[in-house]
Amino acid sequence: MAKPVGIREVAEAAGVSVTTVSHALNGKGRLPLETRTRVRAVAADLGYTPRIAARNLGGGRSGLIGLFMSEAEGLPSTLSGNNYFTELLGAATGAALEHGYALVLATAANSQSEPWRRWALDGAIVVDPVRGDPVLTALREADMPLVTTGRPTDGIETYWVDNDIVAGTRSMLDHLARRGARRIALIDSAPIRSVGLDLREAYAAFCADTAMAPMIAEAAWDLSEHAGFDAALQLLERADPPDAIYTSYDRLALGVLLAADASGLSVPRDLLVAGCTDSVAARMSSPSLTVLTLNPTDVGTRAVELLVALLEERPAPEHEYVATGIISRGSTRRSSRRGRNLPAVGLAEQLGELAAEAG
Amino acid sequence: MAKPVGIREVAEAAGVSVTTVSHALNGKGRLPLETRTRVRAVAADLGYTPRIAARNLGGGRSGLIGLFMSEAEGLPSTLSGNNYFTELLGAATGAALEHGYALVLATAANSQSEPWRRWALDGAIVVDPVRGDPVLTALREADMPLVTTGRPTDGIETYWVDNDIVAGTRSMLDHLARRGARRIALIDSAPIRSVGLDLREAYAAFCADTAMAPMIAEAAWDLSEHAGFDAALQLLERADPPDAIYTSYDRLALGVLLAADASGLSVPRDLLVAGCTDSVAARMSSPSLTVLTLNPTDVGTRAVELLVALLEERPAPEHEYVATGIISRGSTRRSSRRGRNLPAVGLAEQLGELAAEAG
DNA sequence: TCCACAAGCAAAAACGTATTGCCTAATTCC
DNA sequence: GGAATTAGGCAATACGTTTTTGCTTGTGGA
Repeated sequence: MAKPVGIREVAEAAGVSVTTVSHALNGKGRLPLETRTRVRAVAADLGYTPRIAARNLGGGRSGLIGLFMSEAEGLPSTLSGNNYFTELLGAATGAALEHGYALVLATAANSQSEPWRRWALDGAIVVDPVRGDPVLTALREADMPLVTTGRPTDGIETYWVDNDIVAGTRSMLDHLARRGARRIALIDSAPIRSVGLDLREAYAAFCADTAMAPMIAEAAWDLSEHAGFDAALQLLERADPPDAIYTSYDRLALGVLLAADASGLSVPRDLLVAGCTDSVAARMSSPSLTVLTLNPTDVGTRAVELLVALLEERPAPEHEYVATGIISRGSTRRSSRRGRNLPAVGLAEQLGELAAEAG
Repeated sequence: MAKPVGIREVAEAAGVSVTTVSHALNGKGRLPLETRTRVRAVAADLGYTPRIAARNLGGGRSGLIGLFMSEAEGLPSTLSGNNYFTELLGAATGAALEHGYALVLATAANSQSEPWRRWALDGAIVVDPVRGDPVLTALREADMPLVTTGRPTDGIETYWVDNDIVAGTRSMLDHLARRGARRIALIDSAPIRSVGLDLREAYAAFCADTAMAPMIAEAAWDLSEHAGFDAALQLLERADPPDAIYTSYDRLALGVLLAADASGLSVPRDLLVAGCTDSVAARMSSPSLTVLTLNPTDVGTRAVELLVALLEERPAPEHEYVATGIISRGSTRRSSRRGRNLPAVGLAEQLGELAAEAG
């Protein structure tokens, strides 16, 4: 067990003082370039890594970014079965490490213990904050540098990275209309995040523009297939049922597919279905599901980079939008001649998409 | 901006020295119970939270646990579309916070920077280490308390939490045999993790026991539906095609479903299909997919608790097994009378399962 | 020639906690 | 009743880095 190499060892090896080493490595002080490079070389040679804990003690940076999953009371874990969040998390982790930071995971459930206190986080990312999220206000009060994905809905001003949900929703509704839909219904849960509010806003605007009567069914908060199923049945049993359903989450849309099946309706012949957020399940359902992807990878990366820029006091945009995109699949395909849903069609498409991904 | 309350403030408020406060809060030293409780009350009253960085400086614990996703060269992120890992991660996060630790995410990609150095991690969890994983050996050399999920395959001795893959696989193969399968093929990628080795071992044993000729197709490492599709076609084009296929990952099995479709085979009438690890996609495919669930939630929780026990020097089992379970769904359902795959059957089942989950 | 100033570096303080050793008073043991 | 022990608590110190202060040497201008 060799003694871990600290700044002292570097100083000794380079024949200078610890001060000089610190200055050389951090670009502070007034040192001739020669000394700077020499010290750096020695440090690298010895495999020196500053201990963040020590640096942090003196008021410096901890190199830790908290990633908070905002959760509402009684909701299941954001993470569970949530492809959007998973992708976002993976991208954020990579981006953080790339900039010399590490991601610390935290949930609202344990926010009472105030992790930012214990671990002296440099900054925090709150993913899709729900209305009245105590974590968000607590972080704000603690003056924690803060970036949210999705906008806070409480009038709290933060830096954020968001999708242009209004535009994206509009494009999806247009997509459905182009495919022949005349009565498009919306399924979502009670809006407690900015994404939900934007969705309703866009839907209302679309209805106004096209003189279409709004049809909204509210899904249970757990956002499961079950919730989508129930909400869809509610819509399909109306006297004037919709001919297309758009949902705010892909798992809801998968439930809609089941409900259509149960109601003896064929998708896409009798009913067009589309969801928001992409996932393996959306690709593999039958028929495969047309979705509005929110590009969670980009959202996660941009959020981290925005926060890091903030921390390092580089100029950064207060707000940033990430593009959405429509992935058109079987559930909104124009009906085939034979009027039935050909599995083979879905198959070819699925494999085509997979190949495109691989390539 | 009030001055953050430190141990000094608590000491002053309680009318004792900082030493006494430290001892009272950490259960060290010799103090009468009365003093202990009083100091604790004062600390709680002031909202005191020890700063981990400072504690860590004196050789104490950082309260940070590294969670490393072991990845092989050229493989896509473990996280992407991987329900197993996602569930594990969520559970691990919660368990860690419950014990006063926080999870730090790290990937193999950036392991060169040796995060455990920078952030002084107390311990690490490596998820399903691949053979020759440099992270694992580096952590081992740094004497980092270590728990892996799945066993290391390099002869490295660590604490681990694992599924009994051998027994689980056997039960699944039995399940398929009971459903009438006589020629069960296996699809997996080249075994670079303990789970793969166990799977092959169990398969080989099953073949020996039942005098069944082994049929193994190797899938591409990306473990996508595409990989499963290719491997399945390879099997189905044989002169003696299998009547059941078991895959080492659910997304591979989803690819098998597509391949069966493309080959004009009906699942489960002509071919039984089962996968390993559960997911939303497995539940929502058509037919829904029978899987061997590895209960990732338990694996994650147990791994954290084992590591925490290690760190706190409580007695802990070196190795621990988490139960697997067969979730029987449409893809291994005994063919219905009418000999075709009724969507309604899959539907009822899916919703039943969802209801059971909700209840 | 002397002073002001810059450059280069060393010494020391500060950060907040845990730990070690020591001191006093109280108790127990002969 | 004296000595030994124990309980209770405090002061001092260590941890590794950054930052502040200050010292020395050299250099230019007055």
